[in-house]
Amino acid sequence: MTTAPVPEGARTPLSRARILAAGVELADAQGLAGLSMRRLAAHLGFEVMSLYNHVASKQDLLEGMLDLVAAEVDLPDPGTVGWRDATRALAVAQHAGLLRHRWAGPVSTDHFPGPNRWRIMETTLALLAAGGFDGHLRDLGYHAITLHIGGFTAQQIAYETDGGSTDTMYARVDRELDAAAHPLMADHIRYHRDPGHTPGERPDEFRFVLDLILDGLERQRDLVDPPR
Amino acid sequence: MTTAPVPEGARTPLSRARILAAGVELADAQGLAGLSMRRLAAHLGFEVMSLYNHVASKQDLLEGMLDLVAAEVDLPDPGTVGWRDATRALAVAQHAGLLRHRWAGPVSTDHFPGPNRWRIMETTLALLAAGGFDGHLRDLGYHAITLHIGGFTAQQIAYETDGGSTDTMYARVDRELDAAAHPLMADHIRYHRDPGHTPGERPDEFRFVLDLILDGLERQRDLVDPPR
DNA sequence: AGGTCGGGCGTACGCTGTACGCATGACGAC
DNA sequence: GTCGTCATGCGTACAGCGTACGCCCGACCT
Repeated sequence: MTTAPVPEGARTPLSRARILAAGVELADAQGLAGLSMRRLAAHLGFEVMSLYNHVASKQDLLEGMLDLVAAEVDLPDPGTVGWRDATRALAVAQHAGLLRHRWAGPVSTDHFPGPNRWRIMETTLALLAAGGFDGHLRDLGYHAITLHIGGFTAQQIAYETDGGSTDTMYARVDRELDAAAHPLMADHIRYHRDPGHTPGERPDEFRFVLDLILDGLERQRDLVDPPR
Repeated sequence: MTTAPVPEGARTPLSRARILAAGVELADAQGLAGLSMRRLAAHLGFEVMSLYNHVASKQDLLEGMLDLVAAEVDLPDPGTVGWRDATRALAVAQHAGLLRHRWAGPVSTDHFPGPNRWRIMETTLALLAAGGFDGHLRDLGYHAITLHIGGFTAQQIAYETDGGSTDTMYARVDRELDAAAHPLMADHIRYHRDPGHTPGERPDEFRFVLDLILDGLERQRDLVDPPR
């Protein structure tokens, strides 16, 4: 068993896992725009091209990072709770993950899923199946739910950051939105500004719309296939 | 009235409007990645830096393009139809616009709205108000509807193009998705592949989920404020 | 005729992703 | 031991990006 003679300034060697983790860390901290291959390499204490021994391309890097994030999402124990509670829990877990890693939403829409994401999708469908949803309605329900998760979170994040800080976003609203011509919109934005609804602290609203969707789906299901 | 002596190879002069229109055209044809300031300038027969006399930055360009797209959306005549039909029509018009200009969805989530987009938002809220939605529920309904429009369309587009063509997307699914471990997902994708549901040709599905949302909202409204 | 101004453009800078090829060191075969 | 193989780290280089800066020229006003 020959151990490598560690040179001074020893660095733990590169590996795909280490690179992906560092990528997530960097993107969390600096945003997606702050994640360049060079910066990532520097962050790890290596040179750019060394990364390419473990990662095929930046696209590959992002896909890997995305699946790492997907791995953080707890899957509900099947059977211990009803399909509705389980679906809600899974949705809330994904919502939280997207808020923890704000870059993930936009990236996920145009990158291919990895194993962990497939697993989440399959679980969502399985829960719907357990809830008695079949065929077309299951497909529709799947879309409605996943769209709500991704879309709600995206909107929530968009309201907070306009490429800059919250301040610049609201400052622009004050400057540019003609409140006289758009009274309802001005009011709606007031609702967003309300400290009682500061960003990230309204799982209630996320859940409210989710329940709205689940209610609608159940009603459709019972319409096609009346209970009892 | 001195008319400019037109030199040979006369070009119609640059203007913000012309640049924005060309930008939309180029992005429609080549995708967002194909739209660079250099390419846009070349497309117009000018040099890059000339664009900056009419456009402050690429961000400004994109915001302008976005509002041009928003201007294409027909606003419903208030009062001629009920709030529900009007809301549905407005949503469908936006959906169509996002499909016509596939780059617009992603861009709109992180660029500031211009006048035409404000107008659409205000109209949406006004329709909800006409439908008897107030306060919190109006805010929630607004989100549910706009999220459906943006999210549904984004998902629809994502299924069609994975940075490449539809073929490569489905080819990767065939290669990478473990159909045995994920039977429901494989089935769901079969549903997407079904020629009866080829992309862009299922306003039905879009409308179905939209109605699901509108139903849910009306029910909530009547719960708070029973009719008659 | 002179002054001012705005649009077009040439150059240049710092940044990006990544192709290519070289250097080094670990390891198995002989 | 010594050699061949192979993986990993890295230096250089290239094409492309957004855009700051400053020059030039023609149109217009006085």
